[in-house]
Amino acid sequence: MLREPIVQKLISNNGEFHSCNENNIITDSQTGEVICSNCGHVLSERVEDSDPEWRSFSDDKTNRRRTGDGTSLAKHDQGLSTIINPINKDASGRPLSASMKKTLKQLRMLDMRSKSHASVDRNFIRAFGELHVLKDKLALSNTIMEKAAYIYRKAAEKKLTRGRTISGMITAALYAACRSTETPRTLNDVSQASNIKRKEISKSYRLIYRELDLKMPVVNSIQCIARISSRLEITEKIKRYAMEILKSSQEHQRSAGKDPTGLAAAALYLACAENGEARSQQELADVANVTTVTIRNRVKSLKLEQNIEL
DNA sequence: TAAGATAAGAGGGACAT
DNA sequence: ATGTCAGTCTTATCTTA
Repeated sequence: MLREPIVQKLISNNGEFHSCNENNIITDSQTGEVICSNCGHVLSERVEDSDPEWRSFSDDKTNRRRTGDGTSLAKHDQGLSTIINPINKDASGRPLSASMKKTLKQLRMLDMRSKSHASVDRNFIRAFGELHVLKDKLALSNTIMEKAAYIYRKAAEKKLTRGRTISGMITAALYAACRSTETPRTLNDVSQASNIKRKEISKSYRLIYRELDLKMPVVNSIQCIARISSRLEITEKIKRYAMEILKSSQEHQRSAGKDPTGLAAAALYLACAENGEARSQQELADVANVTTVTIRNRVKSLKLEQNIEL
């Protein structure tokens, strides 16, 4: 399939032009996201095109589709179902005998019933139905949805869904998919969208994470700086300064076990204050999704270990 | 109004039983 | 499997500059 050059596509994607040098734009081969390697700005998610081709390969111009729908893990049968041809003709076009017609009718009925009546399939149908709803509510890409469906299938395979609600598990799978692709959706986000308690999702998520041996990218507080500051228009100089603070903090092993977002927010708070562009704790707390108390606590310990006087 | 202090409560990891 | 413990983060309220 022919595609537009990727750079052109991503810049026009959300209508805004990104100021990063194009030389810095890289594609994360794992997540499919197109990001700026300099500042971490996510420019676009590459969306796999699974729609049918739109070119005609026959003389019949009214039917331009030569394929069915694309395959998808997020369909209970992966979009690859087959049905027995409903026309009662044999291969050479002659009508079938009455007895053969009757046999075929029975076969068709059995075939239809078996498709959605296997309990695993029924489970998938419900789960993926909810998945599509969630995908819309959370504005997620098809790539993520496919990943969530894959994780859910694996979980079902391992019988992890036993004794747990379908909604809870598919939500947890979706959250896991977000985590593994570094798509910023919090437990609170998915909890709100799915009307399932945060606690239940997080329990199921950890179960999935453990049992399936999922490799989650380690959230690095230094990466968080880019994400937070991009929403606050913080200068490059201050960003660098905040990164320095975090680096030395990591070297001293003081940052283990702390929420990386809170840590990054605190470092930025200090960096801003020291460079005469003070931001309020509330401002930082809002964009970083932590509380001012957390920022204060991190600031306090950062100050102690860095000997920063303000 | 922003920043700091304090307390109560939740959730999860480590460890022992 | 279950309980305890220390440490973290959140929510809420009050005080301070």
